[in-house]
Order: sequence, then C-alpha cells, then structure tokens
Amino acid sequence: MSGANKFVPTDSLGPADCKELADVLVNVGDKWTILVVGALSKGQLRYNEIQRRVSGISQRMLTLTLKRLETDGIVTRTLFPSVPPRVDYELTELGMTLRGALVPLHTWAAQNKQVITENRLMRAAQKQASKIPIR
Amino acid sequence: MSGANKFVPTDSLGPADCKELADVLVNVGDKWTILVVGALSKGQLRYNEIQRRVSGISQRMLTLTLKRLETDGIVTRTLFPSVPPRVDYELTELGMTLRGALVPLHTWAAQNKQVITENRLMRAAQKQASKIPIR
DNA sequence: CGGCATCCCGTTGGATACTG
DNA sequence: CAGTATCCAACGGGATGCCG
Repeated sequence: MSGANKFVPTDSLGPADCKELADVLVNVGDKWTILVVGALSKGQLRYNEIQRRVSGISQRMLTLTLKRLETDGIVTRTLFPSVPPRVDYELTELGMTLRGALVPLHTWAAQNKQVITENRLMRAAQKQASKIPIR
Repeated sequence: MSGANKFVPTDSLGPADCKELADVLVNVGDKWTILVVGALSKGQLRYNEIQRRVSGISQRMLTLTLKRLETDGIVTRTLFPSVPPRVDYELTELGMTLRGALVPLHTWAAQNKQVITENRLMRAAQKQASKIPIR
C-alpha cells in the first residue's frame, strides 16, 4: 500500500491529543451542529430560516443546538423586541474559524462519500455471501 | 482573536452539501472513531494495543468501531493464524486522507478548547444568576 | 488473544401540545 | 414567530459471559 505516501504528519495526534479532539468533536462534530454551522456560514439567519434550511431538524433539536452553540461562543443570538418577535443568529469569529476548520472534512466527505457507500455495500454483500454454507 | 479574518469561503456549503457532510460525519465524526483513527495514525496496531491507547473504550465499542471502519475501507484487518491469534489493524490510504482532513479540526479544537470551556462556564453562571429572583 | 451475544439502563431525539 | 414542556420510542454503550 503505497510506501511513498508521507503526507501524514505521522507523529502528531497522541492519545492525549485524541481525547482533546474527541471531547470537542462530541459537541461540535455532532450532526445537527454541523448542519446549523453550515447554514449560518453565509450570514445571519432567523430561527425559522435555519429550520427551513436544515430540513429534518425538529424545533427541539434546533433550539438545543443553538443554545449550546451560543453558550460555547460560536453563534450570537439577537432578539428584536418587535411583534411578532424576531431572532437572528449569526456566527461569531470563533464560529467562522470553526467553519474554516470544517472545510477540509467537508471536502473529504464530498470526495469520498461514494467510495465509502460502495465499500459498505460491497462488504455487506461479501459478508452475506460468506454466511452461506458451502454445501 | 484577529478581526482580520476573511478566509472563510462564504458561499460554499449549501443545504445539500450539509446533508452530505452530516451523513459522513455521523459515521466518521463519532467519538470512538476519531480516537481509533488517531491511535492508528502512527502505524498498525494489535487489537489490545488499540484498546490500551484508547483508554476507556469497551471491547464492544472497539469491535463495532473497527468493523465499521473496515467495511468503510478506512482500516484493514490482518489476521495471523497463530496461537494465540494475532490481529493487526492499519489505516488504508483512504484512512490516511481522512486523518489528514481531521488535522485542521484537531488544531482548531486544541486552540479553542479552553476558550469554549471558559465560555461555557461563564454563560452557565450567567444563566443561573438570571434565574434568581430580583429581590 | 480477539472477538461475539446478551442483558440492561441512561441518553438522544422525534412528535405533540402549550405560551409569550 | 420563537420558543418551552412533556411524553415516549429508539439507540448507544457498559458489564458480563461464552467461544475459537
């Protein structure tokens, strides 16, 4: 398998580093979080606009996610005391840097989604085949 | 926190892209997955070695994670039919590229972990304070 | 040693209904 | 419109025990 591939920083990511990453990813790498941060990457949005863009998310999850992002300092919440009320959410600078860090992963996901899906289907088929008695 | 930060591609990441990302992240951005991929970044390891490095993981989770990574084509499993048996796991090239895509996120996590933790503590305190009746 | 199967419980998260 | 509150089903994930 390609001995000539040295683009991986080989040494970084010790066990301690991994836990650090995992700890943050547990909050930040969650499905809805990613979607919401992605939705907000183009500018501030109202509550309902976010929900419309991140199709499939429930109010519950949207609210919880936004609340966590807000307390983490990744988005800001702006309330306009009008009637009907209006609330805008926007990425902070920290949120912007997060989105920046997410881009390579997004690129990777986009590039390899099909490969992974194919792999999964293929091996699933193999697994089934191997279960069939030889007879 | 550098106000002069414009490196965000602003337009990318439409709703469809987000779902794509989320779909992959659901599998790949999971806590144990990250830890295991990180542990394997320095070369192949035996089952028990991985378990020792990723302290806290149960056999169940380690096995499930490795199986998924294997069917996704991110790690290879090599069985040495000796007694006692020996099994080595190693990142494939796809796995290496995944780890590469994870690095920026890792860097971000390392750089901002403290800030986020502080933010959380601070707002949690504020939230408590706001709940106390005025009197 | 390297798993797989089972039990079991805590958390996640959707659906629904109500409020300011 | 922008949430909050409650109920409940599904899933994640630890502990334990057995097998090749």
